[in-house]
Amino acid sequence: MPQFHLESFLPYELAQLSEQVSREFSALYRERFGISIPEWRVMANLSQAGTLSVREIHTRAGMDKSKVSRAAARLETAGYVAKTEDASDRRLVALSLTEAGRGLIEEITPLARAYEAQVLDRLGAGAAPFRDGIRRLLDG
Amino acid sequence: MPQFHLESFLPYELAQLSEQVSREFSALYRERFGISIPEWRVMANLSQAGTLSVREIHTRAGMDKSKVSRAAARLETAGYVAKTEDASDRRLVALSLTEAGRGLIEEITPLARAYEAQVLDRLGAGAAPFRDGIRRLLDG
DNA sequence: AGCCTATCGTTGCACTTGCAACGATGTCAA
DNA sequence: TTGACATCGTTGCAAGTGCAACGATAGGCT
Repeated sequence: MPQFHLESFLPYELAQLSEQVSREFSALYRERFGISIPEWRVMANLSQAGTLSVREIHTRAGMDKSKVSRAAARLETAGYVAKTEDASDRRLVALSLTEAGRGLIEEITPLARAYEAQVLDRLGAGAAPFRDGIRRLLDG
Repeated sequence: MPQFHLESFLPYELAQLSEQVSREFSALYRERFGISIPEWRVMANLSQAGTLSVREIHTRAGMDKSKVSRAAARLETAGYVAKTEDASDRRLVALSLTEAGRGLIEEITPLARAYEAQVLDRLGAGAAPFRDGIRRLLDG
């Protein structure tokens, strides 16, 4: 019988953990605000940068550009994001948060911080080396 | 301007890392053997346990049971997995690897170990605490 | 035995996803 | 200026996904 110990296989563990954490966190805002994970990511990027094109979010966040485009379309319909034609390059769409969008970010931010703190608590003293490891792998 | 630092937000980092690692690893077998990530996971579980029902893989691997069912169907068509009716409980489908399936596992296993070693190398001395952190979070 | 409820695996459905192709716009050199 | 090529965001399409509902089977209670 060939054997492969999947549950101690790093890519598998990471996938399990990532899905668990994403699910737990998105549960905090999905039902309450009606936005999905890609939508939240677009908004969080905009909250940080002010104005971004679809392409910039695609690059920053590693999201497919069609994913960004559709998330932005839904967010525009929901009133959280404004889409403007870039004045100096009309191919670009300038995305930015509306007033409602900024309000939503302000509501979610404390939830996000609290959730993150709760996760880090579970790691105790291991939190620092854990985050260190993540960053080292993400850079490579 | 409300701000939220997404790139240092743990759920986001984990999602990025997990996707990167899954993508890198699946590239090693996807094209060569024509199997997807869910299919690989089903096979790896079977290689470990010998025979499992759809429900057991669903529980073990945290995969939706329809996902398991469809992966198993594709793997049966591909000749890697056999589906048998459980003798003592006819509701159950007994999944097991075929000879071809075992051969595939034997080909992928060294690739998996090599990839994992390469990732752990990037972590150096931080590898042990990193894995520790993953396991601690997965248990909770 | 007969019924009631639980559990199994599959399937229908609506939705999301990644990829490729498209029209629109920009850039640059002849 | 014109033409060739690059880049932007959107959309069509096929495939995958989670969820709920389904028929089939099992188990327990009377």
